[in-house]
Amino acid sequence: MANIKDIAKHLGISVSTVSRAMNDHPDVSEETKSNVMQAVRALNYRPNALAKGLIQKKTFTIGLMIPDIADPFFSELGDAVESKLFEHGYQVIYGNTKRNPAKEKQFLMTAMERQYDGLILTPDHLDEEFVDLLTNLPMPAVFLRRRTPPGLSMPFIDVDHHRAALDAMDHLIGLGHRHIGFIGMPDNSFIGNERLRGYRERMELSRLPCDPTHVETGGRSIRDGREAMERLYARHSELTAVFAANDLLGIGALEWLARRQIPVPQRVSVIGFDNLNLAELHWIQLTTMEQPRPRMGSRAAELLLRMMEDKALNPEPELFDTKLIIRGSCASASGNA
Amino acid sequence: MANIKDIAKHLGISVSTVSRAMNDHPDVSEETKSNVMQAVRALNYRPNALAKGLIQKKTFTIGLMIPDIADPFFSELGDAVESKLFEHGYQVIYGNTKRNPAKEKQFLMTAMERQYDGLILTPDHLDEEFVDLLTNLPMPAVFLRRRTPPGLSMPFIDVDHHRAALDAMDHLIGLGHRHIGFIGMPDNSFIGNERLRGYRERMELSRLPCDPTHVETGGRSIRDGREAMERLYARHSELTAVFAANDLLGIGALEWLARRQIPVPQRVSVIGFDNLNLAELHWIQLTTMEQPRPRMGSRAAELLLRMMEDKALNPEPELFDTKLIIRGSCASASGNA
DNA sequence: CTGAAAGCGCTTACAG
DNA sequence: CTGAAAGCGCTTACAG
Repeated sequence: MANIKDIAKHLGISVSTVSRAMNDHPDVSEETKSNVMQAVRALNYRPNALAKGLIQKKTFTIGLMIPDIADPFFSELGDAVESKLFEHGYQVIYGNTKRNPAKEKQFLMTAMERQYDGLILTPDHLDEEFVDLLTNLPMPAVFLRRRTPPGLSMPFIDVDHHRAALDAMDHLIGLGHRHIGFIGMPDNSFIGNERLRGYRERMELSRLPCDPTHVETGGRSIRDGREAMERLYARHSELTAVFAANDLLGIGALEWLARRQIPVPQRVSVIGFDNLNLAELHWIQLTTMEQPRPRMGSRAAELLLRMMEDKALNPEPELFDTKLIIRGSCASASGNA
Repeated sequence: MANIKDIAKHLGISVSTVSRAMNDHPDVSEETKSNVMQAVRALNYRPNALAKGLIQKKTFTIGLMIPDIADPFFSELGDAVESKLFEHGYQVIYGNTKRNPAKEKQFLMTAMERQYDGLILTPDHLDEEFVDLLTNLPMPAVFLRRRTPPGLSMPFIDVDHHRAALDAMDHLIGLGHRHIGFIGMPDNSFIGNERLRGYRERMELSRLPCDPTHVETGGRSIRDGREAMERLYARHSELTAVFAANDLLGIGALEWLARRQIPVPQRVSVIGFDNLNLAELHWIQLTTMEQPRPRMGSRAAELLLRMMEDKALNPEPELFDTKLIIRGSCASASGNA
């Protein structure tokens, strides 16, 4: 491809002038500028971003580490991040980690080597090595839908999962349910544990049974939800409600109940968490706790933008409110056994 | 961050030696290598990929242009591309175009400026300007789930949409259906039109009615499918089957039918296209034409890998076979009016 | 086995 | 308004 020298030679001027014209520098004559533009078209010239980045120490690139790009929750969050950043001229590089610790670390290394200007992180494995890498991070970063690990100081954007779980449980208990099961995420998930903590607290407060046999954890997918529901029901057929720690698990629970012809919500109510688009499908109509994904993604991008502008800045973490979305999957427990 | 000079100074050796040690060059002593490794750890040194790329003319970066990262069809395709390329040391940069013509072009410009080593493309707008950009592309490219526009010579990976539509129609007609509607994509979609062409050909071959009132096009989403089904049914309540050009449209059709309590498949059969994971949900059980996404994505990556190795290579396009997946949404038309 | 030097393609003070 | 020169952080012949 043509380079800046070719343009300079073509026009018989210096590369400095070409460079200034390309960047629309104020003190280069209009005539020169238009000559340069013409030559650029003629020679199909595109400035080399590597050279530019090397010297300017700015790549207009930000890394977005995401557990799973195919998970609708994260692809929507990513969309929000990307469109905000795009407005400001940044390109976002998705790091689709698949929740693989090695990939998470590798993404960080790559980000450093490729001189990204900033990072938005949703890691799943905050082990020592990972935190170590973060300690020496040369660019600003913000955690999204995750909390900042102890010892680090970057801001985070999240919802209060515990508070939201309390709200979900209040809804169920307010409906008169006494026998409530919990379907949760893997035990190492902070988020899953916060939601579980909310479940336990409310159950205990109301002196309702919530021993470990009422809890099934370990998954995130529809299939996991199906299997968890099956096990839960085998142990406790007296259950009239289930709190699923995310919508996918909730949908799986609904699926198992439907297969078994156990009527929802008449016999069993199900509440989810996330408010995926899927949750409003006609057959699903899942009552759930909505997390404001667009606002969260866009806010994380804003914080990062500010931090890149002023490296000394260290914004406060922010917790967003969740919202109960009532659909058809929960009903009053009164009609039940 | 520390650079190569810092390491050299720290050890009292030259940058050339450091460079060679970093790249595990055969003729540098083991002792020097281990010294360098130590210094690298001590100073937290990471080589600058911009400088490296600038000089080596290789960035180990490939661009993947995708219409919508949140569309499960494409996120799975992307996964396959990414994991194949990752094995070979490449990072993939997602270009989430949202089917926006400006974004598609911009992604191409970015790819050129940032010196990507190759491109995998799923564009939606093949206008003149776009084709022009492609003509002067300095790196190899392959089209995925798209055909190469006339005048260009890069290979493509796709399925034979027309052939697959024929197969889908054969299934419906074989089941005894005579009144079949079509729910399709926007009129400018090549893929949508190929599928529509298959529908028409088979209908005409069997002398079945397929005038424009039997066809509703213009969308891709569940919601579009719902609305199309409504319009189709309003005009032709005698329909006993519908061919939806993708699963999302098919699911929308199913949703509308369910809301109206029109039994599927007893009263109306629905066939889709894609075989999304969603299609096997208990309530949906959509019969559909499967496209082998993992194989297609991985094959596109393979072709690109080869083309990057040997720039003179120009592999042949490849068409993959689709497969009919029979679930519960289609039944024999015999019981119908 | 190691080092000095040139160069990748840009930008940016500095001088005029 | 324009140009010559230095430099960003690397790699790679070339010479020893």
